[in-house]
Amino acid sequence: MARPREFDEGVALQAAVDGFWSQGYGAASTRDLAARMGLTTASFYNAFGDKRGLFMKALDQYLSGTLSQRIARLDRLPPRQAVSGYLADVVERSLGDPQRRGCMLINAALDVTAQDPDIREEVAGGLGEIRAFFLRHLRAGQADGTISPAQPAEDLSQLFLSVVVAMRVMARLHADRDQLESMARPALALLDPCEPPPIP
Amino acid sequence: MARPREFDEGVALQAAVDGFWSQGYGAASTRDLAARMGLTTASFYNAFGDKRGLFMKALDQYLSGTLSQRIARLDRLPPRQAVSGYLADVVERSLGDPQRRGCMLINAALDVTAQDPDIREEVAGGLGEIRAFFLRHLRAGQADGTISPAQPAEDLSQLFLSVVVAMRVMARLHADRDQLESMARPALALLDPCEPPPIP
DNA sequence: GCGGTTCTGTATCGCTCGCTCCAGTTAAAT
DNA sequence: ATTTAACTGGAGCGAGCGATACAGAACCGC
Repeated sequence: MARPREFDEGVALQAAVDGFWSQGYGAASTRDLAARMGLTTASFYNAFGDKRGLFMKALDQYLSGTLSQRIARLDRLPPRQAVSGYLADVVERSLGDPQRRGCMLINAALDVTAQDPDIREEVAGGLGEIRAFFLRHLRAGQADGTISPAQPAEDLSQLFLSVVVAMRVMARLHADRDQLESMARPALALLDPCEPPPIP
Repeated sequence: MARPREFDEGVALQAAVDGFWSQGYGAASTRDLAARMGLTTASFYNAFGDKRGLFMKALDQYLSGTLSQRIARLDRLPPRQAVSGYLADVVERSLGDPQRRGCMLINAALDVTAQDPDIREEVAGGLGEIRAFFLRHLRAGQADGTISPAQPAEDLSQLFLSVVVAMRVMARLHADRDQLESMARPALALLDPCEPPPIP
């Protein structure tokens, strides 16, 4: 019916994700983003509406890509390994990124965008997925006896979400491996059936 | 020697803290800030140098004011109450702020300012103070037997810092009391000497 | 091949940004 | 009373912002 696009929307959107991820919403200018995406200003606005619309699509892409893939991969492990594997994954990804960009979702939570109700809901939904992942496996582990039932799974899932959030924040401040892992250790200790205090 | 200031630097600085706190570094314009502070542009730059300089002074003010006061107040409690009191305090402050601004220090950690090494160091230092508070009281509690020695105090202090950070992030997303408190519960459970699993 | 529709490229628009400049004012020091 | 240094008020700098306008190019259905 008309002239087709000369660019791949998915590829362009991933470039937008990278732009927002490393610079944040406010600091990423439309010119910068369009250049990263290989688009002219006209194509940029034609295809994605405006900056806010692009950000929401980029957030979608991040959630359905990076995040969902990680969850799907870990979902195939036994409950306990899934939980500890998620934390280990966050540590490795945090330390592996030389730019220390943290997590786009959590960066967005503290960005000015958080004052936008739609974006805030999407961010909260993304964090909800992470919590649901933990909750699912904590319940399964408590059911099959590999995880201590001393604490309610609901509370534990919130604690593990806390650790993930805090790891991502600390990662942006260039925390080292030891700092990140020492956050995870006591949380994981809660999964073990309790041991008697050590006898000297 | 010359004409004195017509404004109080401390009052103006506190207004700057409020401005940066609720809008973030990037979104707070110098015009906005100057207006909040009751200064003209000239006085603004005359007294505080530039925007970055003002932000660092505002961060200092926040650390030596809001944060240090809280720590000093809680330092006078017994170790265990100090630890749980800090968390309770964060919950109340988070829920009590209708704007849900979270914590200026932690907001700054994810702001673009985190790419500025000086600011990053100051933020990391502020979080270090929080961690040191927890570490101090956890050690004291383990020494006097009111806190379980099952986990190293270093690790526990990092976990409590995690909970604080995550609470502040979740607070910006309008989390409710139950969400915030369910983060704290399992962390506080780690302080108890372990109980045998419940017998049905 | 031709009409119709959507693309692309470029040149802006109006606005706000951080910051500077300077004439005019004020008050302590002499 | 005069000097002098710092402060005040406000106009305005260049740059960058998000977004738009419009001409021409490219492609599909006919």
